[in-house]
Amino acid sequence: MDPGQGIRLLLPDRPVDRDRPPRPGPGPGRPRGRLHRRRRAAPAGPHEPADLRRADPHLLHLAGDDAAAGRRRPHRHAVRCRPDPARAARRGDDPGTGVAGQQRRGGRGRVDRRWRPMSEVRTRFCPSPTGTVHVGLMRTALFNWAHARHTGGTFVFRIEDTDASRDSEESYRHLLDCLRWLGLEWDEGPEVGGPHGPYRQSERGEVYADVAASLLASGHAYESFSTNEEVDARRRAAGQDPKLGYDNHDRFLTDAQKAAFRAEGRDPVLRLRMPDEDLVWTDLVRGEVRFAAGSVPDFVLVRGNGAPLYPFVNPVDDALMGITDVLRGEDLLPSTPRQLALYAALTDIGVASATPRFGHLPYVTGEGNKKLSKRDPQSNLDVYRERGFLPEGFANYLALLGWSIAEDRDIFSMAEMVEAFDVTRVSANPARFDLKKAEAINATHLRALPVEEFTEQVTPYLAGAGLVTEPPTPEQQRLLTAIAPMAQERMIVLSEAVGLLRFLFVEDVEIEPSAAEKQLSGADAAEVLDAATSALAQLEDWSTPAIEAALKGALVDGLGRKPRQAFGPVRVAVSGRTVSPPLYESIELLGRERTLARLAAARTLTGGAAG
RNA sequence: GCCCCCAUCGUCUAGUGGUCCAGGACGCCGCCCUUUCAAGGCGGUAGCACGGGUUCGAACCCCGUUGGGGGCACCA
Repeated sequence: MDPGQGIRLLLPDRPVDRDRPPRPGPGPGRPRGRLHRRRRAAPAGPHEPADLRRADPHLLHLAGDDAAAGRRRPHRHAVRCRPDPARAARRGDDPGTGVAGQQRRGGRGRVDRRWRPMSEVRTRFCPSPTGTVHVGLMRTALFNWAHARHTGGTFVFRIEDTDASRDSEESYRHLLDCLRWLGLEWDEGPEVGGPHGPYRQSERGEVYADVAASLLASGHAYESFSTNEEVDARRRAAGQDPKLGYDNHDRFLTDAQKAAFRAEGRDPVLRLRMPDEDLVWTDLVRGEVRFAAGSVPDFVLVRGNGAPLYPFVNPVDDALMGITDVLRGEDLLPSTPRQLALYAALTDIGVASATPRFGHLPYVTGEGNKKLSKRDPQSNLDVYRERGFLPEGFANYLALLGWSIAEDRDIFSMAEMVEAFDVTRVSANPARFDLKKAEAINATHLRALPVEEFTEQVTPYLAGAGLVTEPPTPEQQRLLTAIAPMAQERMIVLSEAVGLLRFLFVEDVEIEPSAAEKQLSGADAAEVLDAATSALAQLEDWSTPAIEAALKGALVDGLGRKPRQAFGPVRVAVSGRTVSPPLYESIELLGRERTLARLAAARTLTGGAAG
């Protein structure tokens, strides 16, 4: 491959005009973000030369200034993001790298981490296809997607499949399927393509080799021959904790020394030379985060055998794909200083045009406060899918894990989320995955569905249980249509339809033992069933009101039973369960024949004498 | 051990110096409605981790303590 190819890819082929919406218009599935309006409303600023795209120092915005100037949130949209060299110089920062100067003032302070529109936003989601799909991973995808959609930007999907031993084609397919299920369509990535492909790291080998070579040639990276044992020994000898890791020992090896190591048969790893300044950035969700100079050792970019490593490959791809906003899990926060340093080097050699903004999303935890383990069945998206969570309901709940749409509201659609989503308002607190709340949110979405849609969604579950054919017969469809509204408001997930509606679609119902125990065991039950039988047997008009009148007349008035005692046994006889859709309607739909047969069948299970 | 992150009801959160003896939701409890179960309606329970500062005034700003979590590979 032409060594320059990867580098050329990142230069936009059309001029960037900041005063124009980044996209021609709201295409299908691309809700019009607030940004469009915001841009139109913003006061016209001095026109910026197109070559600003080459390096936008404020992509990584450093702390404090606007807050200090007393600006309030409502003015966010009006803030223009022009580089101000004088200000940067005063501050002593190197704005392109995120490396702070020595003279930074003050303590931590409350940092301004407002998100500013500048160049077109590009977010990415870059999982590795190993095993099950974790709900926390999907939350990350959701936030990246929402941020891109809200700002009218681009959502890139990249697969990090560099570990052949753990990755599988099946997991890869499954990942795509899960994203699509949740409704997170990507603009660039596998199966849809895009100008920065390929989007699977396993297909990008030459790119990494080229970048590594030029990092080495430019002196940002160097060959390191130390073994772990040698590093360890040196740390101990110096009276230090070996856990400190690599000691930057090989930074200045002479050619003769390198040759000697090679003669021993050693293959060097490639390490990045870390800068001597503090590494600091303004996190989109946490504000300023700082790592002291010297606290992060020179890290390995490429293994001795030539295999590039994640901390290298990931930023390289982000740079080449023009990613502007990196939203990822908190677990990656400690590796951000390394990425900052790498980005500075990549910018210097022309591979990157700027350092992206970072936002570290809080953990999703399980029981206790530990991060939800991949081994925990609760973390597996599939179980929610299979139980029949609605994509919108589940996404709604996921969004609540760290974000809220408004003070007094927590039910919303994806479109509403896109409209309102603001990364800088994501909470930094870890969030416990609460199944009960997820169910409650889902139930609300389920009830809000138009009945026809509800019926459509429930059908595959009934078909899966063998209760209806797919598509349903006209008779099945008639029953379904009639019962749907009554089923809809007593379910929280779609799969519950099977248990709730089975009685309607089978000839003979199987009575649940616990239900029989509760309602059919007493002698009273026989009396109730007998009375119900004779009342219904002679009923002329088989309709809900007539059935209600007949049963009330026979059981409540006739036998003097409380409604609760009167209808319990009938319900169990008819539906097999103590919980069912409304009784009279169910009986009407069931028809006279099946109803009487079931009353008779239940009659044989009661303790009373045959009457 | 070193580094980093986090701290408001049981849980998720609102809150960005006065409008907060802290608002919403889930859960839980009670009542109403009622043919079961739900749904719906009404009401209740419960929280600013602690200590210092700054300020006329602090859930909110600063420092510290404590507690919780995470990261420290030639894994991703």
